[in-house]
This record gives sequence, structure tokens and C-alpha cells, in this order.
Amino acid sequence: MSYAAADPVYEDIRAMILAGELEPGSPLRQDEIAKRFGISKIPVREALRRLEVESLVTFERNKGASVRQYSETEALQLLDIRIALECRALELAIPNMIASDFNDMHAHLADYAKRTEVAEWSAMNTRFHHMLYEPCGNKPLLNMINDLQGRLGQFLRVLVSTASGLERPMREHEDILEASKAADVDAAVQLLRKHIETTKKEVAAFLRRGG
Amino acid sequence: MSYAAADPVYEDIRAMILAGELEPGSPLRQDEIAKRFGISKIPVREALRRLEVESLVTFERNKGASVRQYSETEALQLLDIRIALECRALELAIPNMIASDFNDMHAHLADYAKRTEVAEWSAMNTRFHHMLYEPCGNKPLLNMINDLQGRLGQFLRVLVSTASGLERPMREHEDILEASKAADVDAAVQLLRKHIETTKKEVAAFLRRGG
DNA sequence: TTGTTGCAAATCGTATACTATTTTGTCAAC
DNA sequence: GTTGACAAAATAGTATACGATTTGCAACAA
Repeated sequence: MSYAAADPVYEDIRAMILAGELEPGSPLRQDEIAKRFGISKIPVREALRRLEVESLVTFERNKGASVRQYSETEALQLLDIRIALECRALELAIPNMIASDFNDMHAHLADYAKRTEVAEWSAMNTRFHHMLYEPCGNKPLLNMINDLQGRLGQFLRVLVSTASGLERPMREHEDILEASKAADVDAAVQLLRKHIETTKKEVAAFLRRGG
Repeated sequence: MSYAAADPVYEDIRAMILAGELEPGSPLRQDEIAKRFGISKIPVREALRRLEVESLVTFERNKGASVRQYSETEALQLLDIRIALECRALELAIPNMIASDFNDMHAHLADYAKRTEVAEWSAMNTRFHHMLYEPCGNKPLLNMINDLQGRLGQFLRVLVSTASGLERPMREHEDILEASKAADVDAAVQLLRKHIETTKKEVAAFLRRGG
């Protein structure tokens, strides 16, 4: 015994929340999770506390943990943070991009364009953005972007399947990639900023209509 | 019993780390902390795990927790994130600033300039930055900036007492405040960016000399 | 019906207790 | 004096146990 009992719980629950398999608001019963993993409640609680700090879970005293439900304003605020972090990451990444990076991104976009399954779009979209930022080499920054993506997941998943379609984001992705290829940092950053701001507007509209 | 035993531990240890009272690398003994607070190890571990997610503490299996030591590259990377977050916060804050905000900031800078105790500078500096960003109204963003400030604390505390003095940052603070007052968002953001980039250069130089 | 009261069950939070691992100290061999 | 082996102590990690709080439900009164 004694092999980091909390880690698998943390990973699993986290993945389930990010994948949208657990509804926001649904309770996370400690005994049940403990039994499922064949361990006691102690490491389960540790895992849940960690998720709490990541804002994926909330605790209420004597009621335990539940999947965190974001308010509408919070979603929009998180998108403002996304603008800051992702624009900075792109700015730092462009000088480090090499030919194979561009090839990979082109290939990914080509693949992306062919997908007809709405369910796939969200993941493909996230992946493209990460490919853009990875060359920045700033691990903590990439982690923060990842975390944010996770927190926004519940909104973006719904959005991508209803509002935006594929054409507009696709065109914008290609523009950003071209500007990056031309090493035009300012242009690329401005395009990315507009891209995320459009997403923000779509989320706002979606919520206004009572998402 | 049963009243959030972990919370006071979390707050206290966190405050001690941020204040620099605990050396990076020093171990955090669970039994000792538990005894000090008159509780058992379980809530202590929860508190430490929370601090781990905030990157203030690291766990090594069967060796427990210790105050996290940042590498030099990580410090510089965190400063790149600071540029992103704080510039964005200022950008969002300026349109929301009112007369009393400007008065408060002016008063704070005047007070700041009179302080001769080096130990006070760091806190005064942090406070001024927060006053700049607060009007943005974006809670999650302000929290992230706070967290970053904490993580960078161990570097900036040393820095402020050795390298930078008071004049240069003071002049820059005033410039940023003037641009904000004039509602010149672009200028203010550029000044702030330069301001933090200078800090970054100073940290880099400090580390090169084997800080 | 509707609202209240009072259990009983479910669930949480944490102290205690036990095992596993690491660290420390001792002593003999070289 | 240094090194290695091994026992003892310290420390971490987790299961079990138990009191405290909340929740669900039934019985009853209005």
C-alpha cells in the first residue's frame, strides 16, 4: 500500500469535469468515490481540495464538494483573462517558431476543416490554440492557459455546438497562422485578440438568450 | 469540534511564506504544525495540498511538504505572465477609475516616497499596483495577480532591498498614474509594460550575479 | 391539503491508530 | 578516521472509527 492514493482520484475527477461528464452543481460524494477507487476518504478529500483551488469544485461546510457552477459574469471575466494570457503567449511564441511548427499547424487545420462531428470541434480548436502557444517555452504560462481552458469548458462546449459554426473561426485561425508565419507579431496578436473577443461576444449573446 | 480546522492553517502558513518568514526549501512538518494548532494531521495535510496547487509548497513522496524554491528561469517566466495580466487589468481598470481613485493613489505615492525603511517598500509597491488594477472589477483576474505576486515575493523582496532603489520606480509609478488620469489607455499600458520589463531585467541581472 | 415536528439515514469532518518509508545514530570492521 | 550495516527514531501516508451536521421522510396537527 501507500502509493499516492490521491493522485488517480484527482486526475480522474478532473478529467471527468473537463470533459463535461459531470454536470455543474452535481455533488461529489466522498464515500462513493472512495469505494470506487478502493481507498479511504482521506486521500479523496485531498484530491477534492486540490480541485477546489483550481476552481473546478466548491466545498460547502458539512455538505461536501460539488462541481463548480460558474456565473455568467465570471465566464466573461475569464475570457478577459484568456485575452491577456493567450496574446502574451503568442507574442512570446512567434520568435521561436520553426518550419515544422507551421507545417504541423497547417496539417492540423486541414484535418480540423474536414471534421463533421460537432463534438470534435471543441477539442480540435483547443489543440490548435495550444500549438500556437507551445513554442513560447513558458511552462507556467502554458499551464495557466490550460487551466483557464478547463474552467471555461462548460461554456465553450455548448457554444461551439450552437452558435459559431466552423467557417468564421477557421478563417481567423488561418489568418493568425499566416501572420505568425510572416513573423508579424503585432498583427498576429491583434488577430488573436479579435478572435477571442468575438468568442466573448458570442458567449455574452448566448447567455443573454438564457443559455 | 468540527469547525474548518484546515482554514487557519492554510491562512497562517500562506502568510508566513508570503512574508518570507519561511525560507524556501525549509520543511513543513505535519505533526509539528498539527500540535501547534491543536488539531490532527488530516486538516494540516489538506491545507498543505491547497498550498501545493498554488505553487507555494511542494510535496515529495514520504518526505512531506516544503516551501517551494523557484528556479531562476521560472522567476523570469512568472514576470512574463505578470506583464500579461497586469497590463490587461490596467487596460480594463482605467475606464472605471473615478476621482477618488486618483486621489487615493496620489496620497499613497506621497506616503510611499517618504518611507525610509527598505522593508516597507515592497509592500507599498505591491499596494500601489493593486490600487491601479482594482477598478477593473475582474475578481478572478485580481486573484491571479495576487497569487503571482506571492509566488514572486521571494525574489522581489531581495531585489527591492539591493538593486533598484526608490527613484526610478517612483518616477514610473507617477507616469503611469498620469497617463491613467488622462484616460490614455495605450500610453499607460505601455508605461506599465516597460516598468515590469525593467523589473525583469533587474531580476535577470541579480540572478546572473549569483543571487 | 399544507405545514410542522421529530426521528433515522446519509454524509461530512477530524481524531486516533496503524503501516510504510525515510532519516538518524551506533557500533564494529577496516 | 572512515565506511558500512543495522537498529531505533522520526516522519509520512492512509484506514478505521466516531461525533456532528444535514437531509429525507413519516407521523401528526391545523
